[in-house]
Amino acid sequence: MRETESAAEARPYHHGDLRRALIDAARRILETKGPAALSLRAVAREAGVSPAAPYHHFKDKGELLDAVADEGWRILNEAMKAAGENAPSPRAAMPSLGVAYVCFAREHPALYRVMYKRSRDKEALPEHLHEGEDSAYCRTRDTLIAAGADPSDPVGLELATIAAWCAAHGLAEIGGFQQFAHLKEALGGEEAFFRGVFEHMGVFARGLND
Amino acid sequence: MRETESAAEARPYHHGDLRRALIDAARRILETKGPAALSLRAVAREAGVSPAAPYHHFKDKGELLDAVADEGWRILNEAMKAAGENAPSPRAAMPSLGVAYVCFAREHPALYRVMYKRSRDKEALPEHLHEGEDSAYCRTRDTLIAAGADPSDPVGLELATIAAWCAAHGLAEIGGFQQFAHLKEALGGEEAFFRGVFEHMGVFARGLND
DNA sequence: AACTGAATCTGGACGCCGTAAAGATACATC
DNA sequence: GATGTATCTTTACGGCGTCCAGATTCAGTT
Repeated sequence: MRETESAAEARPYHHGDLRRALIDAARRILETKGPAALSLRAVAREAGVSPAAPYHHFKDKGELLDAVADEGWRILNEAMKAAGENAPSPRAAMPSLGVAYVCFAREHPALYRVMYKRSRDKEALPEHLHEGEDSAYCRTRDTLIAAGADPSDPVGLELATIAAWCAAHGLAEIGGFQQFAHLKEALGGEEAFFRGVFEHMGVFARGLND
Repeated sequence: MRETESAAEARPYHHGDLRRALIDAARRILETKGPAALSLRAVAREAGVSPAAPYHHFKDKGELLDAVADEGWRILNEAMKAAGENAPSPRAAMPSLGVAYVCFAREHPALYRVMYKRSRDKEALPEHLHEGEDSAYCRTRDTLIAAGADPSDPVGLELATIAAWCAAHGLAEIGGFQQFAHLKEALGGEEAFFRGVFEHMGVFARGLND
């Protein structure tokens, strides 16, 4: 019955690529209003579509969040790839990877929260994190080898990679707390603070081991 | 109008200590049904009280969660205190602290999630974590000193303490993922896996530093 | 070009949620 | 015993995730 779709509104009944539009709308909401405002209805509203429309593209809200999270992991992957390749030396690659990880999390805090919320709900990281040379996990492992880890001890190598991941994730979640504002100021910025924590991971590790 | 409160039900109109009962009910729900089921209404239901009753004891849902989280931090504090005091030597105290931290998180995953969800929402850890000799943060710092950290470098000491906290929190959140089930099996249990990750934090740290 | 079936979107409904306001009930103090 | 205050209930509102029936459009056949 919409006879005069002459005006600029011109929303056709079929959207074209609503799935894509929904993911974009979700990311827009995440960045502007934060994770608490990310309701399925709000996403549909933002995309200019009825509250039930998303159900033709996602089984439920969780599946939409999975799609959003997946983009987050992809972006993180690329940030770490760039950090690893741009490192001045293989030696310097490891801290660069860590800082890139934490900076991604601090630059996209809402997205990062969605990524880990979904992972915790499923009690598993996305599979593709561990697959392929370019995956963040494998890059971390290979960088550890390049930095001197023993490649002939697969279990130890995996444990060290997990340790690195734990340190980065922990710092990503904790680094934003107000309690550490004075340190960021004293060290001259957030990134310097992150680097400082990573550098002092050795003090902690020595306290653990010998 | 309740003329015959003879029966065993006998719920008086005034509860007595509803605040306490609500916190307990919340923790019961957390342990049995998980964080997703923790609605204010469900808590009120579990405590046998109307949906609006909690508002006489907590400003909103967040304040109730804060109270629950606070109990969590207290329990964690005690677990770490016990771990620190029962350590066979000052040297062994550090890994014991870490394992105690992670084990607490894995034994009370829902509670742990509430604790950090509230902290992230407020972008700050609870203040009392940093106050007093018995606080978890100070205990970690002092244990680091006992394990050989330089006490005359306050910034470095703080960074190392944060590093330790990051490692523990990261492992607490990541350690439950299915991807690592094979490692737990290979190493003979979850606690051994945790210990293994902590021990290999040094490999990661060496990769970072020299 | 008209018909048909499948894909997509709307509108409305259900039960749950957090929260607020107004009224009922019990306690405390005088 | 009366009165004020703290506590609890009832009712209500808007928002949420999700389902269902119907409207609309698209794609393929003839």
